Amino acid sequence: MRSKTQTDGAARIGIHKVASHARVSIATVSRTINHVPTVNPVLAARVWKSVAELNYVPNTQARALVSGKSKLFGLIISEITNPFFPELIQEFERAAVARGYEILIGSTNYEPEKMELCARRMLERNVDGVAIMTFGFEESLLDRFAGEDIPVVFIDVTPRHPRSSNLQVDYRAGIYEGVQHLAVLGHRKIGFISGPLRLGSAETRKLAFLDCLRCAGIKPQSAWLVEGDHTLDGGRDAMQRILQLPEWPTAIMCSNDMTAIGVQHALFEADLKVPADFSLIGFDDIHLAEYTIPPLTTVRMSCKDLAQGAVTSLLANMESTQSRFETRSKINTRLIVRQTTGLPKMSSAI
Amino acid sequence: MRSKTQTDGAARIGIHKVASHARVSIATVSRTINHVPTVNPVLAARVWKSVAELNYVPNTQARALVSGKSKLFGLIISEITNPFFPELIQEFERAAVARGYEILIGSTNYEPEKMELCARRMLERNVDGVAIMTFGFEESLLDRFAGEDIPVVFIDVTPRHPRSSNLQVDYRAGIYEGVQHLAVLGHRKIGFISGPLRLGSAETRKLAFLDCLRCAGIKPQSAWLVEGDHTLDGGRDAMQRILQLPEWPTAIMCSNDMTAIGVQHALFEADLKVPADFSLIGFDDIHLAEYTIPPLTTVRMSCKDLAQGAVTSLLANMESTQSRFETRSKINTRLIVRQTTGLPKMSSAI
DNA sequence: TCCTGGATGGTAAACGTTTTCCAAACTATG
DNA sequence: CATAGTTTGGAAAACGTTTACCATCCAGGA
Repeated sequence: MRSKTQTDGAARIGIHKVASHARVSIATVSRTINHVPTVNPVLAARVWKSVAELNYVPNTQARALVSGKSKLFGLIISEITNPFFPELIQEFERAAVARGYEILIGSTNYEPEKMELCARRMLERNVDGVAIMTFGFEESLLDRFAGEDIPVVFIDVTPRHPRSSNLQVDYRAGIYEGVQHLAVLGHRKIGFISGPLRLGSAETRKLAFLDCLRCAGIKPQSAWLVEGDHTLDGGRDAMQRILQLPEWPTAIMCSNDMTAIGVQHALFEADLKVPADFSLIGFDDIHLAEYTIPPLTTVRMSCKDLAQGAVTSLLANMESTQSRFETRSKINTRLIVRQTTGLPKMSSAI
Repeated sequence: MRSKTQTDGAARIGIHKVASHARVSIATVSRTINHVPTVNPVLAARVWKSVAELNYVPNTQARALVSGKSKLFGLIISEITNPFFPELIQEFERAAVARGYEILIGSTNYEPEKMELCARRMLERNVDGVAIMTFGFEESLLDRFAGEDIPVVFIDVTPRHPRSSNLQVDYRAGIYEGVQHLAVLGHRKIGFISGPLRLGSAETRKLAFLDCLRCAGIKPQSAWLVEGDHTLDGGRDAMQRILQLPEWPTAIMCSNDMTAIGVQHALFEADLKVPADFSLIGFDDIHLAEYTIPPLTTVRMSCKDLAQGAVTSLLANMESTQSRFETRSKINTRLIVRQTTGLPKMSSAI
């Protein structure tokens, strides 16, 4: 109970005060601000006037408590420090806020225990849905949400759970364009720096690359397939490892743009030039890709489509009373040619 | 009211069920999970066991409603797309979550109306405190929060409001080091690309630069003081404007790193070399600064200090019963020399 | 043995909404 | 003019907690 008369300066005003100020009942105020059509326009006007005068702001927690809907979406990402995710967050937030939802962000930093913590945080706050945009997959996590009947949306993975949907990214199309582009330029020795392979999507990208290579009639060299971790440092380290190999590829494709930027840096340190010594292709097309030196040729994956797709399927899954499976939508990718690709270096050309 | 028996698979279990499962009263459960010391250890053990078995998760909204504390901090930033802010968010989140707080992010994108919207969102969610890390200042915003007696923390600006504190960044120290560094190399013609000047902090940085220039005995040239907007595009455009000038500076300082990366790009497009043709210094020292080509010399401002300082003073301000003013703390800056600075170009040297 | 007091558990009110159900008032029809 | 039907407003319950207050129980002192 609150002590005495609550001497705090501005005790938060509630629907109650608005009602008495507008000389109507509490119910009328509630109906007015929720736009129930049957309210008498005269009373409604009085209510809105009082709302404005008293600077009334509805208390979302009380609302959530009674309605059972928190109007909150969880957004779980890998790493907020990778510019791809802020771009994704921005679009996700835009889509969510437009529909009256707030968003709760959790970054896993690729650590399973942080993932668990994120899930718990979201459960406590009673999120109405969760978008797992981490390009990886934690079975345990999913169970928690499924147990509470909370809609979940994933990228790539197709879990067999109620109220979950997934966004299918067509990695192959963009990667195929990239490989073709390199092949046309004359490259036959193409390396690939993947993301952390325990991430399902990273594996998928690598497999798509391998497949595209085969389509182009190129035999993949396992030494040129190195695992990175989708960070700047990881890209740099991976490239340094490649540079220690007895034979070098003439072109490198990367699992994301941050990796590619790391590669550019490793090449800079080794006094090698892009695209003269190495051609380079990234993935994601973050805004920064246009600003690297030289500007990065990369495969664009629209994070706007991703974000909007996620919000849309979350919403759809909430509305449907019955638990349904697999609301799939496809996300396209395509090559954006800039200046990190060119003819292969003579000494290494076929 | 809920319909009939709520046929939803797993109706959220509450403290009530835990109580009956552990054969104690709900009060005992509440006290146990809130670690009230007077609970009989035997009962406490039973409670914890039930909590684990039933997978009970407390409902934060109900908690918030009765306690009046939402355990939620608002974090208002300019633009999530600028990598400085994700780094800040990461630190802020870390500090907040460690203390049991959740964070609500709002980006203003420099638009006043979005600022207003953010404030309203935070008010609705009943945040316990707001960190305005937007390096700008909106009087109206502040009033809203002050009216509800919500603690606020700012950067730089020193508003005269109850329950607000501010973090004072010592821009001058780092900028001074930067100017000295350039002066020692022989630069006398130094330009500055500022942030949007209606942002208080951007103005402050520019003033600090001007002051440092004077200390180094250099007369500022107003043509070389151009306004950017703290984005990549803004930096590029600003540099392009400078390149159209009849006389060029030999070095450029930027109000943030994104601007500097934009400048590098403009220079690349104009086939000018850094640092051969222009020396360049950024500000912030985002992680990416180490990875530009060539790596960017920049002034480091610790966003960890910033974030932790913000959380700490928010917390301090909440605990103090009386409204108090000005919990100041100082944030240091210092120059990190990398490879974008060198001797001035001969033709322009003094 | 009885009473007092300290510990500890239980009951119920309160937080600020939404929403169901009912009552009242008005409209239209016979 | 009366009655049925249709709006529209109001009272009260419910959401899941915390916590003030009260009841109970046990130990120790008189």
